[in-house]
Amino acid sequence: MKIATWNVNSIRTRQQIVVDWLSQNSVDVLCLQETKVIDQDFPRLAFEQLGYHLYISGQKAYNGVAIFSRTPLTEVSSGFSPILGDIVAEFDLQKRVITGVIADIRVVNLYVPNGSAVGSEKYQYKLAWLKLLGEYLATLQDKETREICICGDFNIALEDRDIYNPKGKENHIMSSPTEREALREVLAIGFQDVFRKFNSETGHYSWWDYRAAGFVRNRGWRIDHHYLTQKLYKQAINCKIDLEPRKLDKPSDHAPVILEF
Amino acid sequence: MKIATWNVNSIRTRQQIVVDWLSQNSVDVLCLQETKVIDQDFPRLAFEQLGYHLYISGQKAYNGVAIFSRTPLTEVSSGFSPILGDIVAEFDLQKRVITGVIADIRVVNLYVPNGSAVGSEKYQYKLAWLKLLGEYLATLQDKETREICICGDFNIALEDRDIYNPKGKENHIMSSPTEREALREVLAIGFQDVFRKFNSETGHYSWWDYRAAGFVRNRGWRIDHHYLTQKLYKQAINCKIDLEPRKLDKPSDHAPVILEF
DNA sequence: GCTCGAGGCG
DNA sequence: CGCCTCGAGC
Repeated sequence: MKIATWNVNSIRTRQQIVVDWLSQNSVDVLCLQETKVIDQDFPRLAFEQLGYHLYISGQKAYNGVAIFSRTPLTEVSSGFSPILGDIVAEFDLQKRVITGVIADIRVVNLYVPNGSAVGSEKYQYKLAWLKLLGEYLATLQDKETREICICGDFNIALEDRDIYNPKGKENHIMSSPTEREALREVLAIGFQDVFRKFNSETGHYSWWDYRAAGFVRNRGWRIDHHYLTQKLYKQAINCKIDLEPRKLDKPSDHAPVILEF
Repeated sequence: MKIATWNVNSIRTRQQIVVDWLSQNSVDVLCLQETKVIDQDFPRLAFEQLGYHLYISGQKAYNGVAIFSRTPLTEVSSGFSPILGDIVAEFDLQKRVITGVIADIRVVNLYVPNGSAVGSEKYQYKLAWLKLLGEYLATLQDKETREICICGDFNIALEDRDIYNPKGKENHIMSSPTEREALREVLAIGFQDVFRKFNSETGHYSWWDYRAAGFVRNRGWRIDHHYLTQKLYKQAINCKIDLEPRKLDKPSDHAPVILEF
């Protein structure tokens, strides 16, 4: 089974690139972030014709997540409130969470807030959102005994080896100590970074800024992850970043990451 | 000799379409309208590599005219004021006129104001502009004895046979009596519509609205013209509208019109 | 419908 | 640098 995650930075703009990629990469599940489209305008047809079932949660202009699956998912929900209750409904105005069950594995697809700049209001929102994510995952673990795969764009590089040039990035968004610690706390309830099961080197990234020729100079960040519960982590046989679609004309700024188990 | 006119609705967006068309249609002169780009950003290289000399007069976002010529032009100028003097400089803020001489023929490339709606302020501007055009051409005829080819997007269908469904269009922009009369007055000083030398039928158009599937239903307007002085008119051997580029993906809303003499 | 800014976002 | 929205222009 292959589960991929890919921030596509607009599914309408990237439709052909994603169709072509799916045609050549037979993943069972594809988790998308930054679809940037309301549900009624999502370009479903091309993906359904490839044999995928689509589960989408979008909004206008920003954010938006989707799961494509070769077999139907069960127990699909989007946002925090189906799990945590209506008290957190405010956090669901931004479409950043969608989940479903396949082969008795719960897949949680996330688009973590970027946070803009350390100390900003958006940064505070990111930290609050991560705290809620922790409660969301803990609640899921209480409710269900299934293995869980959380994946998506975390907008956090947990370790210095996940950044092209970590020196002086202590106060940089996506690598500041406070947000790293906030994510570590989430993961501490039982999730492991499966990419690092197979690869401990630096120089492997999943996002490169469009500006300043980030990609050709490999000035990237590894911010797109799969975190797995213990049994699933043990079953994993591969996790790799596919650089090819990032080389195309008009690419997303992110590359897809593929987990295999 | 072939002289073509084409409103491209952004030369940057249409660059490849125009390059491909020029590669397959060996015109000597191509007059472009609505280039929509300042001179320093005009994509010169691709056209120069095809062997053309470029003469351009553009502005940001709107209007803009250009002449491409296989042999260098002489006596090139843009706007009304080089001919009519600085009193009319205000009318040259919009880049709608460029002219040059090839083979002892003066080619005048025009982008006549659209006029928006009959009676509007923009309609008054269109009428004032046409009056000035008449003075401009009369002055040219006084100064020079050359034959003249004026061509471009006139934003006027002079006769009912130039419109797909003329009934009820008496108060429509591009076919109202007042603007038609204004253009007739300009032409009365000695210009003839060369397309009508070869074709007197209706159903031949050069512009179709992007909306409401105008092209596939052939709901068009013939608003792109070549008007010639007498000797040149007699020498003309063909004038035709090339529908092919309008059929392509992401086309201009106008088709090119090719005069041969 | 399809262009072009301008301004927000990252 | 490349998304998005929005309004204007045609």
